[in-house]
Amino acid sequence: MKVLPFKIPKPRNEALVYQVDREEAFYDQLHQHGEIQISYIPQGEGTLIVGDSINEYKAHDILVIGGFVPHVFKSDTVASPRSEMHTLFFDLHSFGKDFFEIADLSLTKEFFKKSELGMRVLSNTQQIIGEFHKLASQNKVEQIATLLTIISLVTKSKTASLSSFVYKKSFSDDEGKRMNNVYKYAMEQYSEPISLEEISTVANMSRNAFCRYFKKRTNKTFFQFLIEIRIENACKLIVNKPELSISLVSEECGFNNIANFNRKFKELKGCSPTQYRTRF
DNA sequence: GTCTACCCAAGCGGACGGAA
DNA sequence: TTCCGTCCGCTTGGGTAGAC
Repeated sequence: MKVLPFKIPKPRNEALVYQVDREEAFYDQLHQHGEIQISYIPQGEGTLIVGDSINEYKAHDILVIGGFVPHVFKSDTVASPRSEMHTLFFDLHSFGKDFFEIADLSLTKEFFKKSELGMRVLSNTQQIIGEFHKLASQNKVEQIATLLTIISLVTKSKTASLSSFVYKKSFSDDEGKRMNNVYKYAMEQYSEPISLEEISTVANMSRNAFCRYFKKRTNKTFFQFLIEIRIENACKLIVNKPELSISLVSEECGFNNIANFNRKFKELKGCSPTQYRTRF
């Protein structure tokens, strides 16, 4: 399993890896690996970046992240002091080159197609969670059978994409580190003004080279990305802290100007911040 | 306190060239 | 061939003013 910018050792003779992570926070570096990841999160919440998109994750989510899709979990340790994730890692060729090509498994094509952008499972979640609970006490053969059951359930479930664009080319080590630095800086400093000069210095590039570099890998400009992070955090504050006025929320999320906040909020969420608060 | 319209500076991206 | 720097014109983000 090659993961950037770090590597997780995986025994070469294991086709399927079942892993349980119990930490204060999930690993918070941007990374990608060849294996498809199906994860169940019993505990924890925070922000998940997959490809070009910023998503929220919370306890009881079931997420599928395709092979080589860059992603990073940013745990909210205030909202949830403990994080736990149960994950199955495997790839298309784990059980032989043509295993998923046989006619009896044709239904799984849809699963692999959707996994390319990542997905959140919206229905049949209790059944899938039930299958995850069996994994810990199972041997390898039983775990492979459970994996097929989970894939079948996910295929029949309603799902929502976690991203709209994924950079098809695998990141090199240097690219992984550079993009990780940029993502990390944006996630940590979103509440402060960030200039192009500043972020291009983080990426160790000129301003224009950075613009091109970022757009090519995420299909959006750095400032579109930054605004999405700010608006996602604003949504959390609007819902979780009703005592904060909209103008304070905009300040907390890095908008110096409420006019601009309102405009960007409406563009991304389809309603004004006040309407959003009323709705939720 | 919230939202919209307008305007200007900052940001973006195409074209081109140099380096590896 | 790919990546990155520079130039330059167009686009967009963010600030101000004002209405509700």
